[in-house]
Amino acid sequence: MAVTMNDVARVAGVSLKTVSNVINNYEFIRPTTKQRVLDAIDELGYETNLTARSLRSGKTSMLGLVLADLSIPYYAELASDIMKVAWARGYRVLVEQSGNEPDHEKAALQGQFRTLTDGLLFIPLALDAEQIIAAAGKKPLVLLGEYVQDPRLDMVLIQNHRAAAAVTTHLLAGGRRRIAVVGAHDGDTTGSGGLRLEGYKAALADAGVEYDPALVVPCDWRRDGGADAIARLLDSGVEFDAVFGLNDALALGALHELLVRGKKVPQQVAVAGFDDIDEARFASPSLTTVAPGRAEIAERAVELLINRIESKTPAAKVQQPEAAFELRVRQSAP
Amino acid sequence: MAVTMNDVARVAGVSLKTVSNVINNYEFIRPTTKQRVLDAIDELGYETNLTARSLRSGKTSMLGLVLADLSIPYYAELASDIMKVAWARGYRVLVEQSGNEPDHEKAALQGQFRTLTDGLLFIPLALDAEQIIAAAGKKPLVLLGEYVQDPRLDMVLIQNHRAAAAVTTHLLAGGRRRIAVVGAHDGDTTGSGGLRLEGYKAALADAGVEYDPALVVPCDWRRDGGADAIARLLDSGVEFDAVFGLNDALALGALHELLVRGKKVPQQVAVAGFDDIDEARFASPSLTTVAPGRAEIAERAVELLINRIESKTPAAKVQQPEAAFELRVRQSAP
DNA sequence: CGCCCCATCTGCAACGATGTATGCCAACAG
DNA sequence: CTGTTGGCATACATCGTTGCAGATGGGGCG
Repeated sequence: MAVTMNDVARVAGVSLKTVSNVINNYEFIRPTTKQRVLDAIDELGYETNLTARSLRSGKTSMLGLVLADLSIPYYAELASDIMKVAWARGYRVLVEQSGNEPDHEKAALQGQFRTLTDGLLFIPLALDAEQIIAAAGKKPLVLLGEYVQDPRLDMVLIQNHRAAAAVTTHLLAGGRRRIAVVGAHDGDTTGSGGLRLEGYKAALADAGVEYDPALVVPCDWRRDGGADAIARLLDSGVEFDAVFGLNDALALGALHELLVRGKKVPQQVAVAGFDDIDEARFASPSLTTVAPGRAEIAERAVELLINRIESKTPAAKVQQPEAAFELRVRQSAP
Repeated sequence: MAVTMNDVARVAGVSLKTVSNVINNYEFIRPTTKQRVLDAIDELGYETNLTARSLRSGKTSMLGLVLADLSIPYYAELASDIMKVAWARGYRVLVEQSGNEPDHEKAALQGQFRTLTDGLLFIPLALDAEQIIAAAGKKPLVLLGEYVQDPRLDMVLIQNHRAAAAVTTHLLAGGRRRIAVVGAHDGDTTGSGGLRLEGYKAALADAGVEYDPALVVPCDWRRDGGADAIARLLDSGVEFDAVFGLNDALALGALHELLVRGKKVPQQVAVAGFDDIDEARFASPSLTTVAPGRAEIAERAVELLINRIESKTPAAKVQQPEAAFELRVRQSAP
């Protein structure tokens, strides 16, 4: 049987409520009384029952975080940052893996899961804005990334368009003219893939280079997806002198496949990615990529969510802060 | 205000307890009554309050998972697996990052955090068995890995010794005789590092190759640690024709540094790691390593913990299942 | 000297669910 | 016609905590 406030109260010779007051740092307690209570707590090894506290107070001090899968480095690193920021603000994080499936995402938005958290950080991949709004309950919700964009939802934005343009411009500056894009469908304009593709196109246009749909190869945003895509591209005979992987994982998969096929990187083909995961720095050759401001995203998202949770007037205007990005030039595309 | 069972009961025209019975699939309920309740639930959008349920039932259906940091791929991948297994068994996972600090680890073992979980999965890095036993409360606890070994504690074992020996034997079979070990101190015999080092020594002895302490380089178990270590080793002038990184991250860091320094891998120096993280397969050259049976570890650990939690007689004998390992030969050490 | 104030402490009710004990009624046996 | 059985539903107490509304009692002030 666990030790309760009642036990502490009995040992300290005060009322249960006084114990509660000590624990919650109520102002008007005689120092001697306070000490007696603290001693009793120590003696009995009392631990506040957070479940009971939550029930009574209506707050769980937990944030939900829904993402596709922790085995994907970008999400893992982001989750790590988010947990640290949340921890510093007195919140824990309950992670839910959606596996990129609409049903899971919907379940995470609605389900009982929500009753365990005060608010939700959500990286949507499968649902669109309408579905999210329809499924979301009344608790605070902050979206991450830019897969979904909608003026009605709080979210932290990544500068997909501008950052992708910056990468492309860098590749063009290196003299590349046939830049393959791996990870999008020709014609995509929404979602992270579409927005990054648009940035790529804009940079090409700026430089007066013609856009060739044959250079756009769709694939899963994973290492093996990138490898497959490059294999297909090479087999198809389309010429290219650079690869822009729409995230680092697939850029690294592409890089791997290029090397396997005997291409020299960056001499014959330059490679660039997006995300700046830790691994990018240690790839061989190291990967040129763009850092979307992960730490800042984590910081802003948690802060925004906690402000919503703790605000007395949650009806404030929708907020959509934007994280700063930074190009990281490395060996794969100097 | 949230919808409660009371509201549902009022709308359905039954007692609160009947609603509870419907939700918990109590056997003897007239189908018509049940339907009325379910309709009311639907109409009101009722969600069971898990906090209240936990308080009353004393179970939270959450498992704690304490690890160093999610940004380390091995932990992230393991966490992902654990969450999937736990989810399938009806449990959620609350992750806590210890940052490899003793105080954090201790706090995670004791703190209020424990009141939120039914049991704990713990990957100890900083605490030893005594400290763990002293700090652990009464709730079920299962350790992962082999940093700590003790007959009094439930844990899932990794075959550090045998797996490390297998890697070493493989390198020896490839004709290497000067195999540097990165990530341990000469003389370590405990913890993952020590056990793997012992396996390395045993394999050398089996092959009749002399052990040279100068080849053992300590470093942090991260990419940059491995890179630093190799830099130091090269600068020191010690000759070596292979590197055994005691985990993949540092093996990849080492690989990176070798390539930067112009060494040909595997022609001049072979490289092998330990963990088989996803990244190993896509490194260039791809990394030879040993898979410690991550999926099996996750499976066994969760199962063991849940059995302890749900068992009526938790005093059963200490269990220490061992996961099977597998050597994965790739380009870096063919 | 009496009254009010305020620091300090207390008791009760409630958060939303579940376990236990029990009530009620129909059907059936004796 | 009474007693028993068993399906079905209910009331009440309870989990451990916090919010609210007092209760207490010593000191300052008129």
